[in-house]
Amino acid sequence: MRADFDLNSFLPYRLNRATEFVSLGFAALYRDRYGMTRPEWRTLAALGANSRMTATEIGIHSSMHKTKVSRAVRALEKRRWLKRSENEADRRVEHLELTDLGIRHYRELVELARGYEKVLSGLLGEDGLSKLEAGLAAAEKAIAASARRTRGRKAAIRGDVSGN
Amino acid sequence: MRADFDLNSFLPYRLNRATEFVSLGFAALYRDRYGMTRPEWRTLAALGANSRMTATEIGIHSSMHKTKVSRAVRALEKRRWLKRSENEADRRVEHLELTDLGIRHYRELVELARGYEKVLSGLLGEDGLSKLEAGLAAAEKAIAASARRTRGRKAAIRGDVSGN
DNA sequence: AGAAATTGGTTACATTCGTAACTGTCTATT
DNA sequence: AATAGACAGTTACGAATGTAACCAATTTCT
Repeated sequence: MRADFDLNSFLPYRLNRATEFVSLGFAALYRDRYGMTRPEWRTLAALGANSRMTATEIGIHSSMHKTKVSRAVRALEKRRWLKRSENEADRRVEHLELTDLGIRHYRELVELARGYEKVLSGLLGEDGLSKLEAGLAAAEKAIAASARRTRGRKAAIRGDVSGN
Repeated sequence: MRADFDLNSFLPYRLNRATEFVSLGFAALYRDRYGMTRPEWRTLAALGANSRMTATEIGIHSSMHKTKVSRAVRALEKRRWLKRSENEADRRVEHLELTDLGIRHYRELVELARGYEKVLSGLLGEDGLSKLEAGLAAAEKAIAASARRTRGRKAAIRGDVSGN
């Protein structure tokens, strides 16, 4: 029972390293380009794809904590990239929708993301990329299973994946 | 040129999800158990494995920003898990070393980490785990290559992998 | 119908983090 | 030897987060 332990071979740490490597580059891109934070651009992405959602739905879709969503929505609203509209049936909820301006920026951002994916596949190589995706697919299966298990017990989806 | 885009298939996001899933569980473990933050436990791990390092070395070894290291060192010092000693030859640097108490806690933490690895491999399955590791190995190769490239240009290792 | 519990969303507060500025020490250049 | 630059480490400060408390609207229970 050796007490020796190499952090660099510890799975959570290795994953963290890879994630940050992959994420930071892209984060820098849209931060420099649009002064946008990650919650903001995730919100934009969610609304761009689904066109009309409530804040809670965005949180579930993008695995963000509700305060993050709230703040991101407010920021995007200030830029006039999205507008709120109220629901007559249930006046607690707000429907959120991109404005034309927001849609334009969404499209730009999608292009940016696609470009970045090309950069990544260049860095990783076609082979490395497919290996990584296979590994991720396996992990995602486990995550889904674990989520199912949790949901049964606690009706939870409380989560934030903390991608800030 | 479709404007459609699914965040959930975007590599940085997928990696982020997997990382948080894998990391949060362990983070909760040692936070609840020892009230320790991630930089603290990483510092502990680095010193446990190498027994005598400077703060800068810890930063390089564990990819943490120097302010993080500084704070973690101070916290561990307050717990009397490590002690500083000065270097006569160069009085800017401080040698850091675990105390006996620190070593004991290091060993516990290592056991905790090993146990968690078992949990993970149970969740992922032997097959999923090896796939993920293969993918990570590929990513790490790319990271190393990219770091080499950068180092040439800018003498950099400025990094923080931001695993907080 | 009315009290209690739930839900959508926002806000206050404490914590954590990174950037940049700063101190003290060493090295290189002159 | 003296000055400028580089480097180890700390600290002040602003930005970003998460927890928890909160408000208002709605549903559930009795």
